[in-house]
Amino acid sequence: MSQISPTEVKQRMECYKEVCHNAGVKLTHQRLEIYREMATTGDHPDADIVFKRVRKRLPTMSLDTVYRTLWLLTDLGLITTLGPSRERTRFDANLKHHHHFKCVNCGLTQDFYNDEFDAIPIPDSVQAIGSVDVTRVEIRGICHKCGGKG
Amino acid sequence: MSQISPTEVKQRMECYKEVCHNAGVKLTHQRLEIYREMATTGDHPDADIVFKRVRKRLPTMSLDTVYRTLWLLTDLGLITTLGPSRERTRFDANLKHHHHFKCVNCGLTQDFYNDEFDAIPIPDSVQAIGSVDVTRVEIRGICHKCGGKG
DNA sequence: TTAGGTGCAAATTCTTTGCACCCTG
DNA sequence: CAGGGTGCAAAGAATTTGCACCTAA
Repeated sequence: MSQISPTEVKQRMECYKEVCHNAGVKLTHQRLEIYREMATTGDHPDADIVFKRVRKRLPTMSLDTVYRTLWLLTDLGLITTLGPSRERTRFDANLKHHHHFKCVNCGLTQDFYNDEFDAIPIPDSVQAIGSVDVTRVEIRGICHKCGGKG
Repeated sequence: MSQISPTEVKQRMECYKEVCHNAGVKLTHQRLEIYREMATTGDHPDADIVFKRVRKRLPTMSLDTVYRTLWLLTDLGLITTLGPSRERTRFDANLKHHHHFKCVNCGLTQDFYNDEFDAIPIPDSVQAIGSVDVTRVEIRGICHKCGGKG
């Protein structure tokens, strides 16, 4: 579990408090500890893992508060989700090396091909983590259908 | 919903039959229709959507068969999942522009930074789909911890 | 003070499983 | 014909929600 530097954590906590204040959201003990947990560790836990970790410090914490808070933080833009958020598993029959454009508004995920992307050189920092299998680029944006309206 | 060309579909169906045969997996009517649905449309449906579509042609189809078949096809390498497969939603408190290395074996997802990735030029084919917000690179591979063993 | 937040438990939603019958190879 | 595959229904997980009490602002 990669730890975030104390300086960075402090910065994140400040940012968190400011965003909550601006949004008119109360700074409860529970929320503080949940966000602190997220800000302190660099891994990408699911709700249950956050719950178990925070509970050590706050034994009265309940799982549903963790869920509610995690989605609140997401809505506030303080954290993001890995992969599809609030969606079920989706399947893809395209076995060719391809990349995805994902509309953050409607969820449309469209394949596209690009030789340059396929040929992106792998940086040394990644070699340090493990051996590379596939490189996939995900572009997030707004599709024309959604962009036209709002 | 982007349609796949008939030639490509035919190719995929052939590939499907061959893989099933080699794996000693039976070619049932249900599996054929589920795979055909996946091979024909270029969108990335979830299990329930596949179920509803296939049911129009095969009214006796049941949702649990769709699930079983989708995972079977995934295990056979005929389809893949978008984002985390068989995992819950994970959260990320890192708001800096970063990329992910994901170990396909243990699920470890580690952040890394790379200026070159951040600066990748967006191809025209993507401009045609929509406006770009963020570009994120996901590298899939085996982390050193898993690589050493098996 | 008071509106929003929490904990509990129950409800939902999504996915998996046990079992008897069916069909492919 | 045999063993895997399917449909049904029921179980299991994961996540959300209703409600009464609590607490930050």
